[in-house]
Amino acid sequence: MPELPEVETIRCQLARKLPGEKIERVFANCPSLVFRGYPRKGMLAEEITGKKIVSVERRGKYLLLGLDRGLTLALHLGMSGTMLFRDKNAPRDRHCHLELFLKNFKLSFRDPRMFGRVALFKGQEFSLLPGLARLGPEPLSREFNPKWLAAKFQGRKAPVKSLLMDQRIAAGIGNIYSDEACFLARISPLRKAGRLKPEEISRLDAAIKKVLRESIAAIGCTFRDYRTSEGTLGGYQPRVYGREGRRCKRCPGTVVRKVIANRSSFFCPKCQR
DNA sequence: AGAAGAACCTGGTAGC
DNA sequence: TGCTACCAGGTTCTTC
Repeated sequence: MPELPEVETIRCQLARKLPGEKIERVFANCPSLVFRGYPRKGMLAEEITGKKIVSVERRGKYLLLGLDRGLTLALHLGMSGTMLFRDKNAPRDRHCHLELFLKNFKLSFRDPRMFGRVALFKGQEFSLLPGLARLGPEPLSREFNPKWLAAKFQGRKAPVKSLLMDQRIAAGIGNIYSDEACFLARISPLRKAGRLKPEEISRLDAAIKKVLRESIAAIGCTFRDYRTSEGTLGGYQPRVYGREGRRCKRCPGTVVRKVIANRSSFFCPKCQR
């Protein structure tokens, strides 16, 4: 369940090592992970072999490896994906679907649950890919502010939590950080988004930015499958996520779990209104 | 158009 | 011990 802070952590680690590296050899297995039609013609492996990596960017939960000749290799880690630096001779297990062999090491994309995706684009083509194309603003950018949220929430009857997880509204927020942000803002994730007062929207905006910045500083949140590219764990400790039945960290209430938008959600009914 | 829910996938675990 | 059932969740698709 890598969300924005986890993907950003991985991006930073990749950005330190990859630019300038040439892809000497590629192992690619698992066509179901490749977005249909990308690459349009030919095989992923042959298209990227011999190319040089020039940049490592992130957009929402997508990693974008810029290659020479205007190619972009987009990677989505899904729920259980990891990008690991490994020794070139390290064995490959059955969950490893893509390996880029570089000069002195290899980069392994492992994804046991196969929710991850890989796609190769030329130029601005990636703006065609649904999901990537319709991503909303980065929550840590200026574009993302109370005014934007208010516009997106206006008239909407869906729970705040659903809209926070909508990638068209906030790129990169998932199940964990939507709960964390609601907790910090003292807003129930069940509230109809369109009913939030301006002051509450401002609180939510500030809370989103705060939890994301905190988690990035802590190199992400460790939950089950997540590992950084160096193989280490994240240090972000959730305030409310996963704490069902335990004492609220802010008041005498007890954290409850409730399914919202088909996802486990955690909140304190006493101090989140 | 918006809201709700299912499907995709497999490792881990609870329960028997 | 070994089996079954279920859960986790990001995205896309379907239904209402």
